[in-house]
Amino acid sequence: MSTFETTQLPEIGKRIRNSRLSAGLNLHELARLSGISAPALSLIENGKRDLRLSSLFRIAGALRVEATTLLHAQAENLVTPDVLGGSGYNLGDYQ
Amino acid sequence: MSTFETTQLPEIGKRIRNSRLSAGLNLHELARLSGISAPALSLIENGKRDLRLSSLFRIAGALRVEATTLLHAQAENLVTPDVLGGSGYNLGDYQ
DNA sequence: TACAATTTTATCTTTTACGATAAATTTTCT
DNA sequence: AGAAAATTTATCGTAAAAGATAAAATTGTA
Repeated sequence: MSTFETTQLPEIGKRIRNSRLSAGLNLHELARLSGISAPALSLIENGKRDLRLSSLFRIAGALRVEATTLLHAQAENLVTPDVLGGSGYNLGDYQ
Repeated sequence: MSTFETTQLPEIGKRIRNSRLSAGLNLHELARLSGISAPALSLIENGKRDLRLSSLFRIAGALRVEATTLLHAQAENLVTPDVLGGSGYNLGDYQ
């Protein structure tokens, strides 16, 4: 089995989860912001689902982080939602 | 239409193409190294096809570059095949 | 311990990436 | 220009991502 599905995908999933939690969002809220369903996000965060590059960018955009920061370990959570004023999120972005 | 499909995908495609060309590989050879068919690679390089994260990593691995360097503009082609001795590639990696 | 909120898992459907093959087009080289 | 090589495009079949929904499991809280 490739190291991608056994190692990299789970690691990427953890970074997405960390970013989401530090943004103070639950799966349902990230789903609305990214346009990706909560069940799909759950699978992705747990490294159980491969994802399209477009999905990675939509998730990164919703979390306001660079897509590349979700791919490799480095300084994460540079900005917390509180610093942005209010929640900083408009949950009406999608639908 | 999202900036991803109109801008980012084509840019990523160009970086893949640049990396492939500077590695001295044609589509058929990259196809064998990455396990992704030449027609699919053609679509990807021309920004006409979204791709899975696993595919990005397979392409990056075949080209011996970091996946993140294919996502954003930065120093590319740090190593040329010639420096690696011979072509540096074993085209029998896949099939 | 009950209740609520969140997350996970399952099932089904739709969409789409990808392989294989072949044909058409473009590029390269003699 | 003509031939060969490389790339692009098209078609078809398969596999897998993703949506929707509901149910199960987990976590958090009164």
